Amino acid sequence: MTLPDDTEPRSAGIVRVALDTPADDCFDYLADDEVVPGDLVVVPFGRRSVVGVAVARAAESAVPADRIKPVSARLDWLAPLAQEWRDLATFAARYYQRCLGEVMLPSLPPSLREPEGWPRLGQRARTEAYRVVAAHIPALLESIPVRARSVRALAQALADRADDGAVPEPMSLAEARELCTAAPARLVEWAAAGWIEAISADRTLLGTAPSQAPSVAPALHEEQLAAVEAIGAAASFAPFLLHGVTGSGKTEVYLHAMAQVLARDPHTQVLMLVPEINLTPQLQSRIAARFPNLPLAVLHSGLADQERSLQWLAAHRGEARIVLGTRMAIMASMPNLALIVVDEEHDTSYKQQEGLRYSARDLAVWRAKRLEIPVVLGSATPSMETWWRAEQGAYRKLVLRQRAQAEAALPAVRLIDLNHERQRQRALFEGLSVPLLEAIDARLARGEQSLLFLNRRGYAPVLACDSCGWLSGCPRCSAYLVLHRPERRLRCHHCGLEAPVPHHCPDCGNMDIAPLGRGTQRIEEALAARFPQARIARIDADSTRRKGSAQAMFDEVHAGEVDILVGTQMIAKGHDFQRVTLVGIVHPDAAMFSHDFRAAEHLFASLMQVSGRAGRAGLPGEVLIQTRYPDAAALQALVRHDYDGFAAGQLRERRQAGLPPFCYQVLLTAEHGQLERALQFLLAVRRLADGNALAPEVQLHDPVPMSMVRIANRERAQMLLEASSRPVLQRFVSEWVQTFSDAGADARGVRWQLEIDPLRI
DNA sequence: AGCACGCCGACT
DNA sequence: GTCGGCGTGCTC
Repeated sequence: MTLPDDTEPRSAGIVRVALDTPADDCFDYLADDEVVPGDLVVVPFGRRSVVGVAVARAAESAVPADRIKPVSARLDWLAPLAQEWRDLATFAARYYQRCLGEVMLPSLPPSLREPEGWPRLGQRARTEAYRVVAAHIPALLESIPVRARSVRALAQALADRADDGAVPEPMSLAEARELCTAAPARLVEWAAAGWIEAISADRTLLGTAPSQAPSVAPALHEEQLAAVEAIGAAASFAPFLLHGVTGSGKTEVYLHAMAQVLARDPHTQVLMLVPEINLTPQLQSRIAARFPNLPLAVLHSGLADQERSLQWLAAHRGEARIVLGTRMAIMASMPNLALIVVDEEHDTSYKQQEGLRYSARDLAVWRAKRLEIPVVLGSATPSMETWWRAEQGAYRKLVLRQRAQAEAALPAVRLIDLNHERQRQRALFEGLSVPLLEAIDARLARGEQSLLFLNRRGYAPVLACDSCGWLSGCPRCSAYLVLHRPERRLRCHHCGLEAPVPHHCPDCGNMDIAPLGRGTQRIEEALAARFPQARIARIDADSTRRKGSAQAMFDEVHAGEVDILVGTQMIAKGHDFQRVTLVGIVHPDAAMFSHDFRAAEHLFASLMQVSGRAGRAGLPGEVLIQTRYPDAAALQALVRHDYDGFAAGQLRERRQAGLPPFCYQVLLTAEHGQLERALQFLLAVRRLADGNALAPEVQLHDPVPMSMVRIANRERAQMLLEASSRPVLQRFVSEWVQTFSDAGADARGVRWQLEIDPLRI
């Protein structure tokens, strides 16, 4: 860190700095020529001292000279963030209607975005470097004629440095690499002097032949080969949709495509995005096993601050050749990025639902275009947006029709018509039908596993009074308090309110209050009663609250210590359960009543995904779906394993109704203690649009209360904007937001938020 | 967004 | 007489 001394800066000039504030894109400061675009700087801001990103140099400023303050410090041990990275952030800021710094700073690791974090991180980074280098020196020197004594001395010297934290002149790994190759004997000297600065050792160089055999890549089938070849042949921007059912070997295609790109030269980096944190450990070990010589960095919000910072640094310095992460990783700084993979591209967790509401998948495509590199979007059930682009030829479609293991056939999907069950006077047992119970019985008899999917946690979604009709409503939300029986609590899943379970009706005193409906806890209890000999596990957000417990539970299932697994969405993703031959879908019908036009798409995707858990390893799989709506398009398509037909139907409906992907949407939401005030605000800002030249091309719908109107005593309303052209909508919105954020509608006490390309309406 | 300043109620 | 409520305004 350089601190300006009392003398004049060498060559004072203006530097524009992006700060994490909605006030403005950039703030001007004085700085000498050392500060270049992409540098991280500490600047005085009001009474505070904050970290910012230098984005441009300028000769003069529109701000009066006496108000311009000098930059306090520059992070001198970090290479500036590349133009490409700044372009990505700039695009995201424009597109999502935010200030530049609001995009840039939150995407940096925590210890870099606060001035206090800098010294500690710098220290940690170096310490880490010495440890890693020390650990790798013996292997490195195996191939170089150096006396054993020196090797030991070198490792010792480095280990000592790691502890005393001395900070020598830095040397990049590339420089060190060159010097080592040129004069191996001098390596000892340099390394011992602490000149090799590496956060994670570049094992391609430092580690020679790894002692363990690299895991062997399985042979690819024809379709996989064709896909890998197509991706490998792409020399510029090339968006691919890799469409393949679960088990068709999409991951193998990713790994082979990555291998090709990584083999191109010793610097190329690849970025792989996955939807959820609990997918990363499995995939991480698979990647690490496949590329034992290539440093891998992992980025997700579950990492501790320092760890995350070190991983980020490894990516930023080009040392990590592979970066695996969740949506946040799309903003990772990667100087040699050459391929982006977005696994399960349809997954809604790529869309950030708070703060900057970006879509990591959409940014991935933009970034690939900017860098002129290929991007692979993979899914068994692509989003309608992606599918439509592939249909139009904007994305190249790569299809995997067959399952990777030839003997693993697609599971047989059957609907259990609950109307029919009722006609036959076969009662449900706690929401479980006779055919489903019999199917579980058969699995137990054969020593196979069953998996029951119910996307509703808790014991029952509401508690009801038999005599007066009282329901356990949340006092702060327009939602019911959910009964959590093992915990003996009522909980609101929206605001977090907790209450004890009442023994009698709070309205009429009646003792007969009963849980209505069923969640995973109740299904678990019912299964325990019906199958007393079975080992039952439940995996949902409640049962896995403690850190690491989810992994432990999944391990139990993998180890065959569980006969029946009940769970929510959590069990649908990523896990290859080898002995699961039955998937039961307890209650998909809630989605049938949704007003969201994407409900069918999401239902199909999630049922397809959970169905894919059945019969992965040679054993034939079966999927049973209980429903009162057996004619629903999503269910019928599922029975036929017919994504293409389902998608065609959806697109037809969307086109007729003028919905995405045939139009573009922006949602403005407003909240206030009183609904009326929120609605008034929306009406007022709608009137402000009248003067806008682009307004005729944009449809501004009526403000309406949101379907979940009240959360934590805040009432919410929304207004939908639609246009057939994305640039038109974009331009309109940015002008319009200007008019109502500074001219100001009556916004007192109203909190508003813009969502571009909203997922749920 | 922070973090100030600023002007009105219940406390030692 | 002060601590503190959050309304309004600024940050290069």
